[in-house]
Amino acid sequence: MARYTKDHKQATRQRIIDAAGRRFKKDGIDGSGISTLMSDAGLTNGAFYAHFASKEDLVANAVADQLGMQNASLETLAHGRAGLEQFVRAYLSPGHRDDPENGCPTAALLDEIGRCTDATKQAFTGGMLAVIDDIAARLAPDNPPSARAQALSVFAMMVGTLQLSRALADPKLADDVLDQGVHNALALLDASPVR
Amino acid sequence: MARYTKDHKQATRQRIIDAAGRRFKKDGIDGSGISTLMSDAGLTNGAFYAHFASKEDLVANAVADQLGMQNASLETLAHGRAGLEQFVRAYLSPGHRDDPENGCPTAALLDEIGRCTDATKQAFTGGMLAVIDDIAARLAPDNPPSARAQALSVFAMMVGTLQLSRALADPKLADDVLDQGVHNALALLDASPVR
DNA sequence: TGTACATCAGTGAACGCGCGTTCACTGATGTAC
DNA sequence: TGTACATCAGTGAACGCGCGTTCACTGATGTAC
Repeated sequence: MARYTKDHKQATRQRIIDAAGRRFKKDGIDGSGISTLMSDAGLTNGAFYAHFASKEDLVANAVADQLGMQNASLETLAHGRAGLEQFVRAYLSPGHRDDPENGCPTAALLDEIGRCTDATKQAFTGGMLAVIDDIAARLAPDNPPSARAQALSVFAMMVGTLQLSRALADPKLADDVLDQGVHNALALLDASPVR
Repeated sequence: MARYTKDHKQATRQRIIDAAGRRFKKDGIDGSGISTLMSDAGLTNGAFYAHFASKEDLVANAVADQLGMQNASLETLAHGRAGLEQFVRAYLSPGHRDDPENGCPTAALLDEIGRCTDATKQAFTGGMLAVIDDIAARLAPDNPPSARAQALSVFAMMVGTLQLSRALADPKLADDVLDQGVHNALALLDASPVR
């Protein structure tokens, strides 16, 4: 019999994963140390290895968790294309650009994920496919797989646009990039699927 | 009178900047230490601060240099739209995806640049505008500024697509993303400019 | 032409610090009787 | 009901290491005479 409530430890683990997801998006993966991550979760560094085998283990879990949450929030949008337009406009907004900590994990971490271990890339791939499938189902309700490649490409464009807007030092230019991104993303959504 | 040839030190500085650009693209900015960077350039760590005020100073210079080289290579392509299509196909190729060290600095470093100092963001902005202006001039030779926002958005899509392809653990899916990216990038180039 | 000198790019050891990771210990908890 | 005990999530100090940065020094160079 456990001395603590059955899911006490699991709840703590989830708290670490959530805090880490936010911290990674804010400071990058390489830029976030274990002590900081644990302190964010209200714990001390020593407890870390009772929950995870290594930092990379946490990274893979945090990436999967972040994408899972993004997917869950996608499902709360309006059905069909109206929901997609909502998504595009919120994604390519100054508010999202200026708050990476609470934003899309892909936009915040994509090039770092490309340099991570295969376990992390697999976590990313699985979560990404769920997001893409949601978009594809809205694009082609009768045959979602036919729209998967199109959905992936539109999402890639949104990610690149948000990152670009974050990296530009000229605020007007950064805003223009978002506006043009909304326009072109919506145009791509309306284009007929190919191949 | 200088004891060494007039531009000896400047040549060494350039060698460090070039080596750093490649190393950053391979291992990330946070993932590359001064000792490694100097060793790449055939020097020892101590010489670093005779050339740069800080690591961030080098980062800003390396980012500017990388974008300058990318811009120079853009200018070697065929004139007009034919050159653009060459660019898109080479950019969204498995060869480019699998060799970030020699590839596009934006795709390799964009989310990290978004977390850098303003000096680095300014270096990035300047270099990026030159690349965008080249693309815009090919899109609308009579009035390049009218195509600037469109060029920026197409480029953002290419960047996001390449990063995504690098982060996916499924090779077939990663290749599909590139193919779809080529298709959609070319379609966006042919769309008429907006706004 | 040959030797002594001034220059300065580059060396390599060292600084304090934070990294990822380990571990002996603490102390709050629920159990046993 | 009250006390002794076993459990184990979490603590916090320590490990070796590499980080960004500093600095006293070296030694190859071109200059001066």
